[in-house]
Amino acid sequence: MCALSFVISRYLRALMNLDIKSLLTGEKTDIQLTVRGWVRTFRNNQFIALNDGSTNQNLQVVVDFNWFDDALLKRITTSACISASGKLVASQGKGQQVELIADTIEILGDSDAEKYPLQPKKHSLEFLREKAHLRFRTNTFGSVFRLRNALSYGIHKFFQERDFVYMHSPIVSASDAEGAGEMFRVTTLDISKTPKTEDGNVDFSQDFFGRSTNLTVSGQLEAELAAMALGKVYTFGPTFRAENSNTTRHLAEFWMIEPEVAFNELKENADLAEEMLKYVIRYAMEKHADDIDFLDARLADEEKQKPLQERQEFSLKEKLNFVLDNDFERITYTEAIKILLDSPAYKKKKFQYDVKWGIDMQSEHERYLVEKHFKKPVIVTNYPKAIKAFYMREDEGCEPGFETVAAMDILAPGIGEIVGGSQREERLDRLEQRMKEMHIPTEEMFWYLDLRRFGTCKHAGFGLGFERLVQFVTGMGNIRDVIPFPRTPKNCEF
RNA sequence: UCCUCCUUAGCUCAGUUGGUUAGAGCACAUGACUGUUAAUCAUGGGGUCCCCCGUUCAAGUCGGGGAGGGGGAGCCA
Repeated sequence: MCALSFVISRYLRALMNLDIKSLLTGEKTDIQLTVRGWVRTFRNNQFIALNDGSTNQNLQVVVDFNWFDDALLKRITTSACISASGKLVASQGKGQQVELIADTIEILGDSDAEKYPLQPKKHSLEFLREKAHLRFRTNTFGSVFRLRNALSYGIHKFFQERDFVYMHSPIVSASDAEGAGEMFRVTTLDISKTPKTEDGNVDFSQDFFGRSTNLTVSGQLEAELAAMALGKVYTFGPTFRAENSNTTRHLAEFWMIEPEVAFNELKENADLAEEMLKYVIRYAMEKHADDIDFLDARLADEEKQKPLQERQEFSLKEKLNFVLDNDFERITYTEAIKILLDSPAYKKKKFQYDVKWGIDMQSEHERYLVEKHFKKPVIVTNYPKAIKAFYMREDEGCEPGFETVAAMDILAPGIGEIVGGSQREERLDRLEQRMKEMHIPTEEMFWYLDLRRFGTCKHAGFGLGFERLVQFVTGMGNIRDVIPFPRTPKNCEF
């Protein structure tokens, strides 16, 4: 008897575990089952639009109000969590293939309709940002976060299929020499009365780690160490920058993917980045075609509100397909500058900032190259040495005054820099000299230099800003809308 | 950090040259209806007009300061 009930309960659970996405295919009908989810709307005292997060499509649960207690029906409010059991049948109505004729409904979690802040209508993204704990329950954020997940998995899948080793780089870092930006201090000292050294500075020898520590701004240097033994590695973890950046493209806490490959040179590095981007975009689009469709329509709707000249040339889907179907444009920095100097925009003095060889290109320049000139992702390589990081490999045979390094940035339409990478300087003497020039303490970085002392080799890698990738794929304009709980200057709610 | 715009009901927004009791749609409540698709119809409740100071007989409206938010720039991924 016990065994029988066990088998029955297993069978029932198998039925119960069907999510709404799979039920809506219409492959299974005339079966008895239970669904659980959150009420989106309750129309006509008769039709519940039930959502369980598996898709933006709702399952229509049909209620015969003559059979149910009025008190129960009153509790079926927007965002209430319910369990509904009944028979899944072909729908009599037009809007959906199947519907569930409810025998029993259980309220799992009430939702006071008067107090619940979200309505079955379009809300502004700004408003939802202030309700970040509830915005998962909207179609837009449902789609965004399912796609974020698919992109995340797609990245692991891409690297794992190519036998890369996933490496966890440290979150707490003692190095403040990475030069990637302002850092958040990590300390257990009582900040209201910090211990002081004789010369009046904070005595970090009494701190938890016995030295000054910060949150990581990059896992790259550590990834290089691993790549020099494991060959192909990647990191994928949180990254922290204490810059006072208030833009649609910056977060104080974000996730970054940093592959590092021994023996790779600049071109192979660019190949890897392009292949990876195409792979993960394709994966996410195939996995969640319906979410892409939803966001595509959403964006098209939003574009309609804008004046003609401000509208995007491509829809979201057109943009993504275009990226998949075409090679990224590859140009050197020197060529990019030449294009800018020859451009009508430059000749008509449309640029706010001047263009000449040696400048760090401004947003307006990058946008011109990507959005006006090439109209697709562009890989710009071989930047001037003077504007790039110390660890980038100096190019051979440069004209004096025009020294470049083996750097590469991938610029994406609408987002700007999505990938930044380089071939690393593997020659000890060159690296030491460069660090001295840039006042980077070589003693503290002994471990990084040791790599060049003991079996050095050419290697290359890049950093991909994960949220910028999610922005690109979802078409979301503000980076705060592609991470569940954004951390930005003056904002650490939730 | 700089430039710029915004802040009026739970949400989205209107509010004229400063003038009586600040409006609409949606949401919510009550009722009607019952195969709806953000259901519909009727009725109703709901306001620190972001805050402070000032000008004025009179401020949602004008001036100054502040706070919060959006967009752009810089820095970057």
